[in-house]
Amino acid sequence: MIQPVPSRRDTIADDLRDRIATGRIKPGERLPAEAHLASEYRVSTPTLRSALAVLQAEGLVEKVHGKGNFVRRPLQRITYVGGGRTTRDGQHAAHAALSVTVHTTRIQARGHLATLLKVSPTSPLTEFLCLSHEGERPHSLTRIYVPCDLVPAAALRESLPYEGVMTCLLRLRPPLAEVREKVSVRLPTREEASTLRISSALGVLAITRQMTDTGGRVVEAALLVLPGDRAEAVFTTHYVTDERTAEE
Amino acid sequence: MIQPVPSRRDTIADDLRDRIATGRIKPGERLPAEAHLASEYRVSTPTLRSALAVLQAEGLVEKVHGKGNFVRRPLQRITYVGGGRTTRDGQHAAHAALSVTVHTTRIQARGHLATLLKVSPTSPLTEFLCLSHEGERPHSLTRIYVPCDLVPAAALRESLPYEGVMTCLLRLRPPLAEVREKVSVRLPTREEASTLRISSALGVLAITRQMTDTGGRVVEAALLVLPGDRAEAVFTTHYVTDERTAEE
DNA sequence: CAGTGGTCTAGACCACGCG
DNA sequence: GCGTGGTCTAGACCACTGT
Repeated sequence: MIQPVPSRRDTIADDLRDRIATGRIKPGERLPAEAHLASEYRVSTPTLRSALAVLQAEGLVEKVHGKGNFVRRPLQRITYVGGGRTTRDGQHAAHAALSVTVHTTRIQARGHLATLLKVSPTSPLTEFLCLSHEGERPHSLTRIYVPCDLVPAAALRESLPYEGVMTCLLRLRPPLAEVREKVSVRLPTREEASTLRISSALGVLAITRQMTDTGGRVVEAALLVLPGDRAEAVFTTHYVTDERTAEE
Repeated sequence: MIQPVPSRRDTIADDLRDRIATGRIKPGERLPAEAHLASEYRVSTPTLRSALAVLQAEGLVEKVHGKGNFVRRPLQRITYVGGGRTTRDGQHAAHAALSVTVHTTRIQARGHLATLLKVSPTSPLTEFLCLSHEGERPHSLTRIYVPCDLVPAAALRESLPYEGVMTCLLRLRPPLAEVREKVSVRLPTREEASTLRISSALGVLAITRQMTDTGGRVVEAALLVLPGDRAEAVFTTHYVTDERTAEE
């Protein structure tokens, strides 16, 4: 492992991290203004801001435009549970109150979406755009795509609450044979960054989920976007037999 | 979804992305120098660099210090296959030649590691630090931790090639009952960034893997770091019965 | 050596939140 | 209006790569 020279950014980030860890700045508290910190560390504001970006990416600090930088209270992590066992709230372990708003649209499959759902382009789909909030804070963004014939008419009424829509979907869905989830890191799009109120410079956890029924048909595809500074995805695989008997 | 004003960074990133997509700049080719692009777009170099960071995070462009920015050839993605079915090369689908170097160390469990392996602190562990290269390019970093009594003496000889070590480990390992993988995004540490030759401003995919045998003992814990601009993790869950019968 | 990207400066100006 | 963070400028200087 190579040991590079610590940059000013890293030095400042380390020092601030220590101030938080030792309780000199407490959870929920506001940090001194960026201009103040910059003069304290005798660096320019861009440099100080890049140090804050490190702590932000670690989930230690949260920036709020116009208000300041705040030490995040712990245990506000978002956990996505993989395996598609439950579809409640796109698999978030909802400890606090989560409110979800859904926008339902009929669209045509095209490009990547057609591939994912294994349908021909222009084939009709229903898109559920789910935005969940934890109190005031945006939490996650989920786009669920389902072939139209698997969507009951009742679910299309926009007035239905989120739970109702999902229950409808689950009832109509054939038994699943396989759930396939791809996890990657990318920067948020402009829309995602401002919708989720996250920095457009910080990565998001992007999860693509594909659910296939026993007939080999893709009954649902979902694109999830979780803020990278507080999200993690957990996947558990159980073995009933020796793992070396499995195919590869 | 909120529609913000596109920043200069986004405008430039969009334009460059288009130049790559339409083949005006071809895979493998070098982009014009940053100073040149900056004057072309009439922005300052930091602004131009932040636009390049977007493309870099998308995996379209690769920066090489002292040489330039290059359009990445496609299909150089790193795929981590979850579920722990195979331990060959830490689950990378190795299309090109992958060379892996291993450093074996005996350490004591402490802190997070003791929790992960469910052993008491100071309990002896063997660390396998695996750095894999794809040709000249660093590829991924894996730290595997195994309780010492599960490691055959032969595996500790540093002269053993990577394959030999892993085969030894697999032979001694009891049948697995569960593999649990946590995926998250974080910034690389200074060491990781320079070892993997990635920007310290771009997120990495961090995977924590915990393997438990049928007796409930954790037989292996692994920390994987994959460059966020190239990597994705795939998890596949198969159902033999209806998914709604499964426990939560 | 020349050319490239990497880090940093010391500001300017704009957008947001709150009184 | 004032204080906050967000974006951007027009450079300087250092580090890496190749000749």
